[in-house]
Amino acid sequence: MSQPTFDADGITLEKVREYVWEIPQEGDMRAPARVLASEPLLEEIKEDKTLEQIKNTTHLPGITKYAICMPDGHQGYGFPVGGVGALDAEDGCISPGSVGYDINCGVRMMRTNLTYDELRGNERELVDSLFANVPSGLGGGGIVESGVDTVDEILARGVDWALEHGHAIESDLLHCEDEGMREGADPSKVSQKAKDRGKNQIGSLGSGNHFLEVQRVTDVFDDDVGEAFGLEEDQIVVLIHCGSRGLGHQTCNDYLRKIEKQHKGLLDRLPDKELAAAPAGSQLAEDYYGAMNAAINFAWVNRQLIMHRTREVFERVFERPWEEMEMELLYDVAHNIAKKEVHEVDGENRELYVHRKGATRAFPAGHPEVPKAYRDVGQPVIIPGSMGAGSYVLRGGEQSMDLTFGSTAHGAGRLMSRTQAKNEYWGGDVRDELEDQQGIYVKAQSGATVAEEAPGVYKDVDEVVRVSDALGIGDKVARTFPVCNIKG
DNA sequence: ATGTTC
Repeated sequence: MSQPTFDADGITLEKVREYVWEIPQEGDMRAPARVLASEPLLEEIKEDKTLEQIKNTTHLPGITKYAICMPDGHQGYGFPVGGVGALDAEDGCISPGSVGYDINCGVRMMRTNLTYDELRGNERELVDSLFANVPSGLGGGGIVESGVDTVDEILARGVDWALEHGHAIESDLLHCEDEGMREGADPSKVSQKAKDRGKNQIGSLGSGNHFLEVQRVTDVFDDDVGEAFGLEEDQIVVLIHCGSRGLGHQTCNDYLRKIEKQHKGLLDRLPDKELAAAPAGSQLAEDYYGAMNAAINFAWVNRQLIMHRTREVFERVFERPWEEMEMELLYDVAHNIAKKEVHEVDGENRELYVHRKGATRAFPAGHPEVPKAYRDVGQPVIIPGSMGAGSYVLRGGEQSMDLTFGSTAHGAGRLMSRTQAKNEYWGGDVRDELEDQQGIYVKAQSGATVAEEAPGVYKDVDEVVRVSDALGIGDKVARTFPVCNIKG
């Protein structure tokens, strides 16, 4: 008896087991592709170029085991958003196109000890004060504006720079991947132009889907892990979603241009030029890795400065020291990176460039890279939903190392393009509806951005998380619901 | 995502 299949306009997926679908290797594919999704999600995923794109990624040299599309997968630049590709770090490649333009776009969650009842009535003042004090939108400056010397230090030292300059406390570093400082960052590989773009954007949200949201915890599904994460029902938390701004964008652009010149042979063999890659071991691969790691540090500092500024805003609104409100970083996760990691493949340990594009590292309990505070339960995974839907906190699941190179989904995933969204929605109406019907206060620089980010343009985050939990790659810990949101 | 069109 043959396995059930799913036909998606020319691409046939074979069901491996519940929520695991495979596009078999054929032609020039170097490995199969896997899609981790329920059938309702697959019906949405097949509507754009996601499946074609995940198939294309299997042409990258050194692709190991299989390319993976997460349940929130959607069409991206070359590599699908919600994609994981592990490429051999010795004889494979690193792909700037696959990491994408927003290097270390990611989210962090900060706890407070405030309850929703204590916050009630202050929503308007809070959202206005956050909006006034956290730079957002295109242009608009940063919390720190300085010369490229400062940018160089940030690129090299990450959050350690923020600690020295009074924008962080020690425990912030301990609750960030790599303690907020990526090894192998090489500021000299980041162009002057990228640094110039970044120097006035240190501590700024940016635009698009980036936001700062005050939320309340509505559910804790796992009491033990919830306790380890310091989460309980009705508690107020803050979620910050942003990336490396113009600096990361320029860095991606710079290296795509270099690949066109220096590795055209490899580029021409790829089915999609947007997957542009540099061969492992080449000078350009090393240079990109140094530059990308530096941009990762920049994004961490960006989120750190915004978080620290948020503490100061809460101090003014609630008239007490932020320490008293126990405003501590839960964790910071990167959604767009490549990282050298050692994974067991067919009983052998191999060094791989794990590309996670719109995907989150989800290391399980016991993994040495999980911070000590969470080592017994697994790393926190933060999954933002849309403005109207709220978000999830998961923990890295036991199956993640076997199934997904220690990864899970990163969000709800878009259902329609930004252009389409602006045709369907009007920003002012979306904002009014969120406030009147759900009591969610939204303040944005641009109405167009609100339309582009209307709750209806996103997949059902509940379904995405249900699949992650069922597969055991990221387990449900808590759910949050928006109180107020600022964006670009 | 993005000095929103190299």
